[in-house]
Amino acid sequence: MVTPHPSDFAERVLDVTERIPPGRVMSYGDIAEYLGEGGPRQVGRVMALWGGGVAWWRVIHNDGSFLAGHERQALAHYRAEGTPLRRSRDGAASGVDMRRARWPGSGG
DNA sequence: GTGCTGACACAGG
DNA sequence: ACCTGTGCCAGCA
Repeated sequence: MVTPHPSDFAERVLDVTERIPPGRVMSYGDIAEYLGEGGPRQVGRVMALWGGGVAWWRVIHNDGSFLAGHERQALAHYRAEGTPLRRSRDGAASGVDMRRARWPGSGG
């Protein structure tokens, strides 16, 4: 257990992260905006602390780039969930296709 | 209260 | 596509 106990804000962030359906993703800023509290940095902080207990790969940069240091793991999940990826000319996955993979949050 | 840091976002080169 | 500078909010010493 790396966690004493998540704050209320942290619980909301983790809750939203768990609600993101497979094949979809949300950016840090999106989650903050969706919750209407904190900011991308705060969401990032929560993920850094307790993201290990949720689908952390579904939370990425607004640009769609992977989480540094976990590109390989994230990629494995994306391919398993069928997340729309955007590839470079080399054929290597450079990130997620935010245009199709972004999850508006149950409705949008 | 002040200063530094961080799983970010945006604009410019 | 990559690096730099600035803005933002919260946590810690």
